[in-house]
Amino acid sequence: MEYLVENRVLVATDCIIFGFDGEELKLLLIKRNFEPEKGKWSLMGGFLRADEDLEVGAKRILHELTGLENVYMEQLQTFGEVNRDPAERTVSVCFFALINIHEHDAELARSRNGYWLSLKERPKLIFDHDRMVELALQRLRYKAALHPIGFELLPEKFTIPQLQRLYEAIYDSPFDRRNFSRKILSTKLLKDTGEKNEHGVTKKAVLYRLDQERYQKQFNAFLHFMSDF
Amino acid sequence: MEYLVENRVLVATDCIIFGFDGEELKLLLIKRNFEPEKGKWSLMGGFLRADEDLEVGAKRILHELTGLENVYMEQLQTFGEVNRDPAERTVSVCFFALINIHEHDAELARSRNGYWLSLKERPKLIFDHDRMVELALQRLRYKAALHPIGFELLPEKFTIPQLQRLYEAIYDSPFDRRNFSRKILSTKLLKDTGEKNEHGVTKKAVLYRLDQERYQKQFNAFLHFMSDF
DNA sequence: GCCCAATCGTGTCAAAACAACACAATAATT
DNA sequence: AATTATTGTGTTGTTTTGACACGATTGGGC
Repeated sequence: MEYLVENRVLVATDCIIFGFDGEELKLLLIKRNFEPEKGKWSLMGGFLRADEDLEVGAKRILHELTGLENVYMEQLQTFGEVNRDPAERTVSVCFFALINIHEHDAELARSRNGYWLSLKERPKLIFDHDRMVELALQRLRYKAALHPIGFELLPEKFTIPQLQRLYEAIYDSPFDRRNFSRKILSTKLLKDTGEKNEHGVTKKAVLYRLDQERYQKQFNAFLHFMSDF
Repeated sequence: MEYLVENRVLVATDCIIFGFDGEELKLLLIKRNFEPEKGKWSLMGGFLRADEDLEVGAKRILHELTGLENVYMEQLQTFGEVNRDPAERTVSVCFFALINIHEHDAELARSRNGYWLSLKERPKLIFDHDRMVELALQRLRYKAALHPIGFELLPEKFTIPQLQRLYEAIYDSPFDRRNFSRKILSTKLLKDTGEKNEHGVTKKAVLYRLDQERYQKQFNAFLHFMSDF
């Protein structure tokens, strides 16, 4: 059987790719050297193929720009206003990704005209991509407050002060160093590697790594946040 | 200009419609008297029209079954596995809605073969609709813990014990009556109507209504939940 | 070699939030 | 009038939070 509907539309995927350079949040954006909107900035995107699951398509598109696989990626929302793309009606399913900025294939990204730009000082993007970024940031803030998601943006070994700088970048507000440390350590998600950060210019901070076992277990344990309502 | 892609697909919308009868959570489901999967149970759905924004389409589909407008509705997620619909590739953008079960047009729903079924004891649904419901429940639990969203499922005037029964249904676990009441009242979101619930068979509970002004203000104030991370 | 400045790690303490629990008030039923 | 089910409010000890202080470590300048 077949549906008797002629309203088929293009389905695209756009990726909001977050990175952290130790100082601020960054976005991997495209300086378009192709139409439409050539010369302007946009998110990395592409069309869904006929034989491709949605998530597979999104991962393909991320891989085409970064060379990465096994990245933290989450569906954000679908944007489907009639005129969001002036060329032709296109429904865009957005994903956001958190990557370790030092692990991606920088040459590949550059060959696709990808650049890491500051989230706070990013240029205006095409179509409704600004709204997508806004929503992704909101979701990141939401999620990072309840789930141990921030680690995806850091290298394998990291210090608590580094983690704090990341959270301060995410929420754009300062935290008390002592309370932050206490709260993080109380989750028992970190394992002391015994090493210290050799890049430190003063007292060297202890390097931790994620306790993968606890991480997997606790990730969806958010319901503990509300025994009574 | 036009895109040179021939991979256009059908875009559908499916609605997960929650209701609360005072005892348990209900879903408004369709007993299909049309193909495909005639005779089986499914969510309410439909195809997106060419001239229709995504949200507009979802609201139209909800309206076709319930007669309601201005309903609490939120985009859930988009499902796009290649073979999720055996008839033809269809990408489904899911929405979930919270409605006051006593306000919808019951005759209209019945004429479309819509029935309110217990969430916990619902039948198996077609395609990937079970996964959609699972995800919607998870999202509802998530959201209701942080935002004052439960009121959407109750009548305009309601008692605190009613509200508690709702939350117990959502989280499928009992709460302490005294702590619950204290916590709800501390939000200052409820206004005492001065009336009492005349249906009570013993001591009659006080009827409250939402303080709309505070409700609008506080709805997105969740960031207060984490001054320090 | 010693002091200085910057950063890191841990500790204290009062206030607020939470969880467990007790008791009195109300209304229909007997 | 006693009984039973339910509602409203209060108490108390424990845990968590937020604000803040101090000592330890490291590299660089003198």
